[in-house]
Amino acid sequence: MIDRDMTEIPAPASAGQSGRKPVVRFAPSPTGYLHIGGARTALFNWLFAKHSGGTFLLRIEDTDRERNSEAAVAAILDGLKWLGLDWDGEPVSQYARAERHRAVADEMLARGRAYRCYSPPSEIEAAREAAKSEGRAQIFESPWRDRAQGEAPAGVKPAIRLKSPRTGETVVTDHVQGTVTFPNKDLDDLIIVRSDGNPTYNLAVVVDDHDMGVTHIIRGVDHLTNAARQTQIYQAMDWAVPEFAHVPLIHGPDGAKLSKRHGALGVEAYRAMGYLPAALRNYLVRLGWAHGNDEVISTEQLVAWFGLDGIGKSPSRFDYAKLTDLNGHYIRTTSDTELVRRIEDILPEIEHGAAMADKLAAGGRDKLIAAMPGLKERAKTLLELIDGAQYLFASRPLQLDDKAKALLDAGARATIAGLVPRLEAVGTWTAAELEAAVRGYAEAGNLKLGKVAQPLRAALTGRAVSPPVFDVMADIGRVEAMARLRDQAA
RNA sequence: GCCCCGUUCGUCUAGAGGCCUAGGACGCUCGCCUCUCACGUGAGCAACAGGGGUUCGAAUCCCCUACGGGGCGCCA
Repeated sequence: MIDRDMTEIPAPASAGQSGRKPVVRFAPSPTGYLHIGGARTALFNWLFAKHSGGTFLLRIEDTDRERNSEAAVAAILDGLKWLGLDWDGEPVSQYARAERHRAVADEMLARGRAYRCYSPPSEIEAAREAAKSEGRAQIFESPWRDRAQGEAPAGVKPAIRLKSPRTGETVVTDHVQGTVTFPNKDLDDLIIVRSDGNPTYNLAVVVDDHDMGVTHIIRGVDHLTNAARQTQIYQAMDWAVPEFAHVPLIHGPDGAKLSKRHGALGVEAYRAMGYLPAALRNYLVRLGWAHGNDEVISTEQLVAWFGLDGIGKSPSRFDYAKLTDLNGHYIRTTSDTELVRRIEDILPEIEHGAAMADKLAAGGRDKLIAAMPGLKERAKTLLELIDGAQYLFASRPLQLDDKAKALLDAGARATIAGLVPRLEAVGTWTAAELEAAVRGYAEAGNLKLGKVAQPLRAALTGRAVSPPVFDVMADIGRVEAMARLRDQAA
């Protein structure tokens, strides 16, 4: 009878509707790095908070002591910082609040909304197996639910279970999933405190979210069923149920679930691949959220536009091609000095980064900045940017790649040889003067500009692709340019 | 097995009964621009999972099927 009534009591006025500023949180478990799905969840929470002038809190779900590591926590915080998702206050350790969680469990016991269960795990396992083989729902019905505590066997440490309603239904009103109804008969009495006295996840989450004043819970759909169980805990404590938004998951490129060995890289991996945080933010938010046909959306615009109603219900796949395209856009629109800073930031974590760092420190930094306008136009990642800049720092004699070698045949070398005197005669070593000189040479020899420019490019950069050759010459300077040309002349 | 959720171009999506001969973006193909590549730009290929309803009218509402995903822990 009590159970029935409980389901009919309208949910307490939702905290999110009380007019207070929203409070959201991102609550990762420290089992590894900040993976891409978690990053998007954090992004959604952050955007929601920024949009509404609310608060974005961080809580580390470290109640499982066997799966906890300080390194993992550090990696997650690092990832969030790099992504630009700043949180309010200090991160909360869930484990540190275990006393409070136990106190709440005790109160539920006192209220008759929880009970001690003495069934050993083996018994529970057997019951589940039986249910499975008989094709029934695998829920465990503890014999201790209605048994007098006096019957407790001596020497057995009990777990504490929620006395959840047996009839009726639990309704989760979700901003993304809509109204989802769970028959209570399908939800068993979940354990809220383990027999060793440690609170379990579902209890801890509810207590913490309540104590932290969380008004909106935005997380992955894999928590949808938990939302129902957690709702029952809120109701057992007569606490206001927060608003929910369960966002669909991100799958790998092949549609399979994103797992750690299957594309679910930590955000630091994307950093090392040369992606910009702004680009990753833009890409990630579009995975599941849309604002009409807008694609390239600045973070400011995102904050202004973001809302839970823009989130779709179906899962999406991670697509590097689109991320990379977006990244190229952000690279082109980022300032030259900022790009050089970004490059310096990732040098320590990439191959040959140390050598590059030495070159930059030895005066190469200014050269890099000067060449950046031509470089960033043709790079989609910082790695490509670094690769494209190699001609600035290469030492003579230049290593020629295959295409450059093919370009520098006998005729081409003769062309360069013929050009050398003209270039020596150039007054001021600027791209404009150089272009005039080369064009004059081409016209005099009745050659198409490309016939001269390509050999030049090959001799100057060792490659068939580079920024405009005249800029290249200006970038590396008169002495170095002439030396490289003489190396390949005739 | 049981409970939930989903399904629009290859991918991300717009679309909330007529505005849809279904739009945008990435990718791809073919051009233009051009000293290369890239940028930019023009054109093209390409989708409402299938079947039943409801309605004057359905990508949009309902039902069934198929497929996909999530959950079913003294994990989080």
